[in-house]
Amino acid sequence: MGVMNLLHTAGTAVDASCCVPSDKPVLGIEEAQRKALVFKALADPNRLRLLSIVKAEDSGESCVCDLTEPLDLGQPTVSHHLKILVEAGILHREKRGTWAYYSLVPGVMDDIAGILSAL
Amino acid sequence: MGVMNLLHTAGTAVDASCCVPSDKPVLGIEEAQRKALVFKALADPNRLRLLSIVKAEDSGESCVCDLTEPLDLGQPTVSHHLKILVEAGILHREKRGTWAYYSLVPGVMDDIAGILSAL
DNA sequence: CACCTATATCGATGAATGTCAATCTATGTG
DNA sequence: CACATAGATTGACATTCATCGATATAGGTG
Repeated sequence: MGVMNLLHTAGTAVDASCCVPSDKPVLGIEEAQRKALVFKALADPNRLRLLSIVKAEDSGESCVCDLTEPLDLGQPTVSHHLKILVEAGILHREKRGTWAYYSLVPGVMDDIAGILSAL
Repeated sequence: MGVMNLLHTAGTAVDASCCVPSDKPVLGIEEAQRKALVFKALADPNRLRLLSIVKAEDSGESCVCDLTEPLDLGQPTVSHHLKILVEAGILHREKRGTWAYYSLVPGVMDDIAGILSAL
């Protein structure tokens, strides 16, 4: 049996002539879904703007009242976006008295960069 | 006028008692939309898996036929995802003969990490 | 030119998502 | 306790999106 026969008829790859598929492990479905959650949280312009405000704050934290006005969105909508960012592990929420303060989870930007590198 | 009065009545912030809003520039709407496009492209499990396959390939590139099977998706769907990744500037497409080869745009992972840092 | 194959595009459909108005909860204050 | 305020939750609605089947395009081969 020659090489051509091996290439064209061996195993299950009858017509695999374009390139040799790698047998390296592919990112698993569940892991892909977990990682996609982080990027889903970043995949909205208003959520990026929220992050930019929190990040620019000298104190490192912002309350909802400071986040609602500059975005020109309703308060429930901002609350919704903040919840998504918290659930993605990007923002931290701390309630003090009547107000809720949001801050970046320490090192989270590096963590996300690491997800990209480790794809 | 005491400190309390200053805090509660000074300027236009009649009821701004939770915290002092930063006057730093917020990420602009258009820029936020542009940056969100990149994360939108990453916000799908199957697209992350596509990237992991392309990234793991020794040659640095994969053809569509090698990408369709491991994801258990139809060929039009894979083509659709690849288009989104190309339009986001993450993948590069090169057609050679009948086949289309996709490869990571050089340095794109660092670029995305830079978007995060510069939010 | 006729045919085959790899890939892209189109149209439809069901699911997920962003937004708002209304309401609920919890904290602070008279 | 009655009331006011900050923020979260709910339900509805319109839009976007992932997927598929069918079809179109383009390159290769006889």
